[in-house]
Amino acid sequence: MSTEAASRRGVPDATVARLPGYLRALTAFVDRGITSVSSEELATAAGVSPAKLRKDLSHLGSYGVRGVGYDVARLAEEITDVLGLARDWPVAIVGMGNLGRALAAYRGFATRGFKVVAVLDHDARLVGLRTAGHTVQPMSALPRLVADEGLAIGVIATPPGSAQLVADQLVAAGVRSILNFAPQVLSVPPGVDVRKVDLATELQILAFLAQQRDLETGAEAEVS
Amino acid sequence: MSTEAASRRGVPDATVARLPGYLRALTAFVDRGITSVSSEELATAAGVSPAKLRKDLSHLGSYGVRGVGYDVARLAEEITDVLGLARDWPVAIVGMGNLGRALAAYRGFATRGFKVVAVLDHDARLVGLRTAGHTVQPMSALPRLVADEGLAIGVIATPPGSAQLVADQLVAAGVRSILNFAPQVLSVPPGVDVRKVDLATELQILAFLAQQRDLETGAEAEVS
DNA sequence: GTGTGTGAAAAATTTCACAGCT
DNA sequence: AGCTGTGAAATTTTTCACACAC
Repeated sequence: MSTEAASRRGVPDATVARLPGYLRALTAFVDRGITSVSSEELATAAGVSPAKLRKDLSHLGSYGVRGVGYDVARLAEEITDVLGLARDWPVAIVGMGNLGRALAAYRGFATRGFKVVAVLDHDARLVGLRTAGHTVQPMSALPRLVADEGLAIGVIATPPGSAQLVADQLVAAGVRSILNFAPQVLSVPPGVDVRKVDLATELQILAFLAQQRDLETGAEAEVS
Repeated sequence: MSTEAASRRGVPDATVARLPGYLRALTAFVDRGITSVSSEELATAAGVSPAKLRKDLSHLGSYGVRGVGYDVARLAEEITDVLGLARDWPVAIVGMGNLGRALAAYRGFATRGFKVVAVLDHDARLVGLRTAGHTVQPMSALPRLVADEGLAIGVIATPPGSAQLVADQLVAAGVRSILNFAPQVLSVPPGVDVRKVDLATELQILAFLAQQRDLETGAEAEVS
């Protein structure tokens, strides 16, 4: 229980969203044998401004030393604590299409605080097959996974048409954190967190920015 | 050139980030044969508040009718225009690992304004293989793809160690929009847009929220 | 009557700039 | 002397509430 400041309410959402990036940068410093960094170095590595970094870290408490910088290992541990990554979170991936299989094979889970405890699919023809070290299980396995494995996070990698049903089944089984890769708005009861990853949305934002660049290049009537 | 208001500078970033969601919801309404929606209906379908939706749309101009609502087809067309999706954007996917192959096989591109014109890999042993209807090309093909196919957007699906090199090669070839799936901060010259999709970050944010829920449930000392 | 469009208020986030600790 | 931590200012985003067009 060394997390006094960390357990306080009131870390802004925008800050929380950046903490994983800081943690990744810190881990890279650890790997390179660097034990101390300034806010400027860490900010550069994480792709943010130094002022933003310092403000973000100030919400966790004071873990730097004025005139010196931050102890890499200590700050990494603190952020790990704040994010709740001191323990591993059991994850299940639902939907064994192309994306689901790619996610199941992804190596990055283990090193970052997550453990894939099961892969599932609604389609009976896929149940029993093996992918990336896992045997595909039916949706009916969910309650047992929650009870026995402590399953806490569900990843939805199904076609959009099945996403809501899968979300309902996850929630019914007791899962309260969902990462949704399907391009579909999910409705879930209060107390359940959903985050969305959407390829098409990101591409469309890039298209908007690209078009804006083109328009600006084409039209030279600007107030300096 | 019917986009007067649309071509104006000053659509807020937060609004741009939500436009793809509105477009998707509108497309779903079109498919269901619905020709008119209120801000409340559209907001619900897109997962935002009605006030936010109306404010967002007000930045594009007035495309609703007071007392009635929005013409689904007209609004969809307007957002399509604003986002620059009236034409197809040529996309290349770099990195034919699990994720790259899954992305190459993804059906959602075509229907949303994008066209995969090539898949590439740095590894000579993969070049020439066929995946999802494409022949894997070497990185040296980039300049020709930009010149001949109008390649505008690069998707990086490589391991983190190769991501910066790939980004450099994309930029050198003239690509100015990059979608990065590798957990690696990219440094690019001004005028190049990078957006990041990061599985681990999203999971870590979910972990934070889940832990916070657990802490709040455990500790009953609250000011109502 | 109904539901949009929008000023104004509120809230959240970012940036600034410097006091204060080492 | 150097770099963090932080109030205060600036900016962005969200929410409110109602005038106004149909």
